[in-house]
Amino acid sequence: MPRSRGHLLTTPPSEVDAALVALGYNLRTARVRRNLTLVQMAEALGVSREVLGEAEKGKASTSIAVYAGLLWRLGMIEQLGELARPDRDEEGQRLASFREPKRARPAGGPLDDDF
Amino acid sequence: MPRSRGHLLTTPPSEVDAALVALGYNLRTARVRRNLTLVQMAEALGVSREVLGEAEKGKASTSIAVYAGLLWRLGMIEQLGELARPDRDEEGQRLASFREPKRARPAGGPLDDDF
DNA sequence: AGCTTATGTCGGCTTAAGTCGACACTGGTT
DNA sequence: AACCAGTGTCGACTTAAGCCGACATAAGCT
Repeated sequence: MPRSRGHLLTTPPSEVDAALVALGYNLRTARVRRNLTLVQMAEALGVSREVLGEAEKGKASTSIAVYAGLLWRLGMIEQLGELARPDRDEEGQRLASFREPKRARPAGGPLDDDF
Repeated sequence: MPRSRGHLLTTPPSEVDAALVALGYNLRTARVRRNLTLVQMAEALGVSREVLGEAEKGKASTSIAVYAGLLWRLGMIEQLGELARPDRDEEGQRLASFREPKRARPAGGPLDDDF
């Protein structure tokens, strides 16, 4: 992976970390409620039970496939595709009312981003 | 990573793949609307611009940190922690009305899961 | 309490994720 | 239509993600 510089993957912003921990907790809760063991999950998804345990702890460097697989087995995979939906992105819609390109514009005015 | 067996990470279920592609598209749309380039994103997050491009295409084996980082920079990180929330998990709540353990139960009746 | 099973952890191993530099392509601007 | 900048892709390299087997601990059932 990275050549050893530690940023996003090693020490994510606290908000990111918090969100991942929350997600992991939610996944674990949903799994336990359904009375599924990590081993059963691992078999169903074709991954080792260790990575599932790590995902439920919110490990940031775990591939999204693992998280998505859990959501899938739990019958919640649609929720993933709802994330960041353009039609719910108010900030984005405001900006899109001006221009809606396929790329970020090369140069131009000082109108760059939020905050 | 895996010893070469191809399941979740290499060829995820189509629903998982679809959800990831949708997510990637949403992320790209939000980024472009904000007029941010991949390079700017990469600098802000401390990752290479390649992985960001791959994430926007919905690559399953990319770490969730990358996806989460994008959400974070776009001001949508909270949405991640909302995924699979127990209080919105109707199926889970139904089951939890019977028992709410910390682990899946060892043995017991043939009552295992949904469908 | 005792038994059973789920989950945590450790170490070694293999493979691929992520980085970096360079070049090609493509879309937006003037 | 020419130019410039954003994005796609390739190849080589470094590092760690995920696997596996085994053992330790903790939680649930009787």
